[in-house]
Amino acid sequence: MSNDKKKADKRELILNAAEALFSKHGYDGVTLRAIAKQAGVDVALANYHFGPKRDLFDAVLMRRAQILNSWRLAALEKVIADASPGAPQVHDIIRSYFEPILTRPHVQEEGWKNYYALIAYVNNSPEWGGKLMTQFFDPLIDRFIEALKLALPDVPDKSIYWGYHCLSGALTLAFAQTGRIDHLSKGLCRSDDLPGACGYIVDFVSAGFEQFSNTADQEKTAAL
Amino acid sequence: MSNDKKKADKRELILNAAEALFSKHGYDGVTLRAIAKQAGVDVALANYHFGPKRDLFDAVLMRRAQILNSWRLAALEKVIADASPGAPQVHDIIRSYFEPILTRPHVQEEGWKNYYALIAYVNNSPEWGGKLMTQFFDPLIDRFIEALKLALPDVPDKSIYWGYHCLSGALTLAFAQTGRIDHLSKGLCRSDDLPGACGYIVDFVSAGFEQFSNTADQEKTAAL
DNA sequence: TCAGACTTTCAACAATTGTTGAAATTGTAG
DNA sequence: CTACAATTTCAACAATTGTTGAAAGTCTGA
Repeated sequence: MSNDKKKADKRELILNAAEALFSKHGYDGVTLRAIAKQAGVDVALANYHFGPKRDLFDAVLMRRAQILNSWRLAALEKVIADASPGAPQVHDIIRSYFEPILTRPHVQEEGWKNYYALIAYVNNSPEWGGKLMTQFFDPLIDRFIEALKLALPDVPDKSIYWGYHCLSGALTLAFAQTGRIDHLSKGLCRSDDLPGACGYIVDFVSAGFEQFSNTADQEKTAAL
Repeated sequence: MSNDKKKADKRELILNAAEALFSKHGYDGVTLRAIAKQAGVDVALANYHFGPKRDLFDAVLMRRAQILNSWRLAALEKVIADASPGAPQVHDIIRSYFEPILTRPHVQEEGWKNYYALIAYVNNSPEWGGKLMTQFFDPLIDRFIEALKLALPDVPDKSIYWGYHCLSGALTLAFAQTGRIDHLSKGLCRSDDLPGACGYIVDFVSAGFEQFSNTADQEKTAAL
């Protein structure tokens, strides 16, 4: 085995352990010793590879952000291209937002589940939410909202943005997989069944956006 | 000043400080010394009044849960009673869910804002989300979902529960007030303007639920 | 094989953590 | 005023925190 390969292995062991623990207990709820123990390496090794604790946290976040964005961007661009030169359908845009992250086979992997829960933690944290999410996902979101405006030309921007807020909240809570819906529904729904949830969320969110268009139409009609 | 009154004052100073800090940095991100410093009391006093750190956290959560639930339950029961013996409207049910917590004057108070952010933290945390939210809010939620089933008799339970999931996610993210929507919308929307957001969220969520009814109708029609 | 670079381990550090018991202070009832 | 109870302060505790420097080990290329 090459030296580079071994180094990469230890690095990934640490990243995986950190990902799993950070996602469950948050940044401050995890010690470097707990990460090292779960990874089966010495405490000092995490510092050697990643520097201070905060940099390790960022490294965990970074690792999967790129690939996640590329999947979603590809799906979105395809929807836009297929509809061109016309405007894309709201339902298709929403599907392109959720399906690449909720229905692909990778969501069954423990690593990705942990990563999603970590995203939920970051997105809802006042401390990190504003800055970190912006850093990782803004370019994609901007493009996505642009497409929505194209599909809903009569809807005011403010409605679009609050609609996105609702969408983002629904996705974030799905990412968290807290098991709460399992309890509320008495086992009928399972919060770790992301592929099963996807259809419901897509339909719900699509209708939420399209409703803004009805409201805008009514205001227009009333003004005549 | 009576002894009881003074004791209550110190207790509330500690609770307020703990609420503010827990909501911003999470449970593990806050030290008892930080809380004591912000409250202007000695470190040992928190332990004297509330016992171990975890009990102080619970006390913070408890303090406003009762009053919050009473507001929401009253609004919901009024909607149900007004519609009786018929079924209540979806839009009215959703309004009764959001308006008591988003449009009352109390949302401008710093204390309530912090409490809401704390709820967001708890609801999205895999560690606390399942158990604590259940403990505090389940009776209300069950009654609320019951009303929704009444208003949407043709919609399968599974759809109702995933719809509630979307609703809860939207509310949770609004509670978090991370400032992210401010940035995305370039200042058009402000995440701390809960009263302003309420109408958009209510319309969005109501349409999301009613759409399930359309789907159910279509399936029924197709089956004829 | 051997020098040199990279990786990993070990032991220890200063600082900080939640918690506690005793002392000091304050408030209250007789 | 006095005795007693509740509150608050002070100092200290054992345990744990992130981080570091030196030593030991491992691998690579000549």
